[in-house]
Amino acid sequence: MKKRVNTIADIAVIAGVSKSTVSRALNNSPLISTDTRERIQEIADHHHFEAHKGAQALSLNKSKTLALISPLGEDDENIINDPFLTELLKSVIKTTANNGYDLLISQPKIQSAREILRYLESNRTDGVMILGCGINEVLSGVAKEGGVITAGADAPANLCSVDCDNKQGGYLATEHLVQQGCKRVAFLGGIQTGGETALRYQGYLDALKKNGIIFDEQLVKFGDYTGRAGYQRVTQWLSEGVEFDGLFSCSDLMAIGAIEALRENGRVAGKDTAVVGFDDIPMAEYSSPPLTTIRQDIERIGATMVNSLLQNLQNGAITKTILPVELVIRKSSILKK
Amino acid sequence: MKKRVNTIADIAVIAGVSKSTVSRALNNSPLISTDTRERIQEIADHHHFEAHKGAQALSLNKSKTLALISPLGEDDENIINDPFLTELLKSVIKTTANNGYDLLISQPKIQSAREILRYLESNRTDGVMILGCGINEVLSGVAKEGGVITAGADAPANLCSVDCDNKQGGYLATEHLVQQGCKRVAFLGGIQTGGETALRYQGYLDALKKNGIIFDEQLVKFGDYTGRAGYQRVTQWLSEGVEFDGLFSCSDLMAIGAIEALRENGRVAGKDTAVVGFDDIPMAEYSSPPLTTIRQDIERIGATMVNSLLQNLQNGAITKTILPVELVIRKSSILKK
DNA sequence: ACCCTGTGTGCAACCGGTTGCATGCGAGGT
DNA sequence: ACCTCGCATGCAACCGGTTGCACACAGGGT
Repeated sequence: MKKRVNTIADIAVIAGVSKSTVSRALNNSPLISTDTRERIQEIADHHHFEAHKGAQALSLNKSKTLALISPLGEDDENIINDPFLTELLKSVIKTTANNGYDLLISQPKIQSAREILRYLESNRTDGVMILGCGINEVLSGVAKEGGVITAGADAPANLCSVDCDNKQGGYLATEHLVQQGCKRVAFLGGIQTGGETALRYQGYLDALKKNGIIFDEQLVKFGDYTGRAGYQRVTQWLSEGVEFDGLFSCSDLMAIGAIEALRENGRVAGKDTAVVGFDDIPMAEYSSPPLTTIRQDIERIGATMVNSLLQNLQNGAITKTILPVELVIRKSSILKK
Repeated sequence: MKKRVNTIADIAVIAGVSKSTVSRALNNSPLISTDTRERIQEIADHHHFEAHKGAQALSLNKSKTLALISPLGEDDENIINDPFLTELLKSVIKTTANNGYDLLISQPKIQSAREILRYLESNRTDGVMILGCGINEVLSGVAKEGGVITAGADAPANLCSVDCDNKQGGYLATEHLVQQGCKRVAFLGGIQTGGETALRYQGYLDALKKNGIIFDEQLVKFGDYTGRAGYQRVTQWLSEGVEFDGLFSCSDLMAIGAIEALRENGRVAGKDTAVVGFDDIPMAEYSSPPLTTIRQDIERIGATMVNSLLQNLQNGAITKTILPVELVIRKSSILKK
């Protein structure tokens, strides 16, 4: 009914002022008198006026949009495991919106520098957040030019980055298992090339060493963070006849899959085998048995990503954040003799 | 190093032609001779040229972007349960990208018509996809003006919509439980006001009736699709002394939480209590015990949403799609006498 | 030689905002 | 009465694409 009012020019006519005045009024410029400003804002409001974002982007050379890129692995599987991704996304969306930005999301098959640059060079987005592992030299080159990229794991020096303390997580999990009385602790990693897994593995090794437990490479396998992978790897171990009484899994999802595999082979997590996961996804508390895990503060990771990126856009600051992790003990890691 | 080439005007100079020619060449206009076109494309490619999206949006009055809106409930909880959301997202992202569109995502606290219109009226996006329940008369008004909105559940007549066959799902799940020998089948719904839950409940009632089982309203509770909700509701039932030997849960996550609650009370799903979930999230197969569930083809739902919306943008067509569901039988729903 | 047609390119306006600079106007100082 | 200054507003250029229309030029038909 009031389709007529689409541009600031329309409002200018109604208010009997010029385009510039309307523009300034809507942007709360102090140049405009309070009277005029309020009158114009009221008119705009009344007509449900919304500024054309494309025009603004063109004029300001800013899109007020950030992109989140989370690559897909083999089989179109999420490399970042599902519930972790939703939690993170929730927090990223919220923080982004609170800062007046929109969020674009993309899941390229492989993340190439080109893919990422496209968003920036087309002024499609002001900044890009990259999740997951695929960060390589190409990307570090990218960052040098744009200076506007944030990453998740093992980032090149010239990129902002946020991550939890993976090494400490691996250490805490493993030490806890040893303290429960485990003599042979298996390590189930995520994507082998990923930085997180490498760090957690390091923590695992440290804890073994410190507690005088000898390392056995038979006890190390890698998956892709999914429940299926956990199930399959444990099934393999069991069919190979590999002995273990403790398991540290690099994701809760894999841990849950692992527990099911144990069960099918007549073993019980939280009784004859102690299991610790990683992430503390919401379901960890309600799985059977409730899962001991390393908690990451996912919300804080998301918020920090956005904030660091916005800072970087403002002043070029490069921030590297490592957030603490916490061991959450539930029933899955108990050994009953 | 080659920051010089940012606009089509720059390319025009290099190629010794006019802006218009460059624009047409890059858009594969047949007006341009093959020679010129290829030469220009090569130059653009070589300089990593990317067109300014804001300028294009302004000029074409099209943003080539779709928005996905998934509201948050109480406690900032995802109303659509986590793994379901990631699966859907994956498919939506993919289909959107395949059609040359970008995807914007947003999680408003409550979805109001205003919130949604903002995206459209600012030309921020060409279309909006709405997930979840909050679709009311306001939105149907919205659609009348814009004609560009797709929804998930109980949509007004003037909106495109996609959903699985919820009623049939409820029916299949309940009938299966009855066939397993259950005499008292509990119903654990999702958000009570949501259309999906109402339909699944209808299917539940139909199946009871058809099989001559009397309905007991004590056996009906509602949650918010999360594992926590499943756990709490079942704990309530048990502490209230309500008897049941079968449970149909409107999400897999709630089912998993429910199973854990049973276990803590000395009962075993897949033995003394039969449990059926809904969704068939990836983890259903690897939980303990593996979960019998109603499978939705999530990927297809996502793809259909995008395609219907794009159709609608092209020709205003209003499509209503209901996709089939399938009962997937695993161990959780077996009753051993 | 003349016109006609079609092909390939350029000109300039336009999309809807933002902003540097100019201008008009009233109040205050001498 | 005149000059100055500052506040509120308008003018017009600009951001970087797209596109209707005009035009130049070559080749073919009479």
